[in-house]
Amino acid sequence: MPADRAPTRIQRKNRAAILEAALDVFSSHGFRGSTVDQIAKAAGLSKPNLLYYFPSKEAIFNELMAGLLDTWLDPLRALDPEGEPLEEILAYVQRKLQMSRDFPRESRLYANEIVQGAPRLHDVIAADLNVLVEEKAQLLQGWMDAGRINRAHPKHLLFSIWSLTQHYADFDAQVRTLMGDEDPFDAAPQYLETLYRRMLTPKS
Amino acid sequence: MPADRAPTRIQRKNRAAILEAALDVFSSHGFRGSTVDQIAKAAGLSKPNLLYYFPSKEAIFNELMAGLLDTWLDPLRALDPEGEPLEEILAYVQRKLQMSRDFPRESRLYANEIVQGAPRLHDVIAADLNVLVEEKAQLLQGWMDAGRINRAHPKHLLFSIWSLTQHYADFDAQVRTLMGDEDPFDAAPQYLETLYRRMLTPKS
DNA sequence: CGTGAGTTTGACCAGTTGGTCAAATCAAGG
DNA sequence: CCTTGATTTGACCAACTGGTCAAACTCACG
Repeated sequence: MPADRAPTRIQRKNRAAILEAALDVFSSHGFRGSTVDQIAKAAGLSKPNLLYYFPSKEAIFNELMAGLLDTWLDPLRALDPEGEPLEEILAYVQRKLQMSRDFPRESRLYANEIVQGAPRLHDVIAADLNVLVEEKAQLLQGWMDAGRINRAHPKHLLFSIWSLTQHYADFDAQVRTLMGDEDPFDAAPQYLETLYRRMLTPKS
Repeated sequence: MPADRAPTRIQRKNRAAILEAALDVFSSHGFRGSTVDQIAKAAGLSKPNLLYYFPSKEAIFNELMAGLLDTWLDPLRALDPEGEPLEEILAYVQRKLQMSRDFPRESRLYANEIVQGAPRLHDVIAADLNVLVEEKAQLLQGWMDAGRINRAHPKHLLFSIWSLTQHYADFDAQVRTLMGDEDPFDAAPQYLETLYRRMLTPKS
């Protein structure tokens, strides 16, 4: 294992290559379905060499997950109590949709984990995520009470945003097959904007 | 392996037990993450005994998938060109939501497969599902052209229905953690009805 | 160019896994 | 109750997998 000192050039390069390869492999085969050998080969290293940089397969996975969750929740954190409610929500939807397009592997990695019961994530969800969701649900409820957007169950509203946006990353294989030549991300922004605008615009 | 004759009482019972157990195990660990031993134990059989009824792990999985897909698409097939458009769509949404509540394992099994790129399902999706979706997208487009529901990209409309309803099964672990005591399925039907009603009800 | 820390590798190990097989056990009809 | 086919099992195997280790190699730096 590399010493506790500042990482050398080689260390930085190889650790980055491993995490990049691991994201690729884990996101398309799940934790259990991925082998250390696969990841090593994808990173251009031998298995023992990879294990020189990370103590175990699980350590790679955990580091990947830790890094992921933070960026994953940034768009929600950015929901601004001071902004115009409908525009804030629509912007959140679009930001989330962009993440599905630009970081589909991250989305699938997360999906893989949750679908299988979130065995390695349960604590994080119950703690950090729960607090954030509770806060933002309050915010949405406040906007609704003030008549600035239509009423709807705030948490279900958040779920629907996650669901609709991440669907384009998580079910990419299905969506693309059914869309043929058309790029799903051409019409998706418009579709989701229309959906949430119609749903939330308060009756004049 | 059982002969090609009519299945005995024991054969019927054990094959059913195996498929039931396999649904449980596959849906919560994925194909690669499940072991034959796990399935056998869950079915109350020894591993060699299980392999007396199915030639391989993959054979179990395939039989499960084949049976699944048909029932999975039934609600969409039931979308009736003769019915009242908005009510037809709302009924479809509710039927799909009920399936997520009553058959979450089936939903997760399917999700697991698609998230990982649908390696074993690509052909089926490209063939059967594609035809059905093409047909129903036409139907929706017709309703929009006739001004009976609001305009929206028909395929994205279908994707959104799948996404929103299956989310409650596939992301159950996350949804339940964030909802606390409240059963997600209490408010979900109302939420989705409101969403699609607001979105699709034509401006008078 | 020498040297010591950092890096890489082939050989290896123990546990797991999908699957086989011959022998043992069971069930049902004659 | 006895025979025959259906069912079950313990022992076993080969391939794979996560991980170890000592030896070899490389590289930066004095």
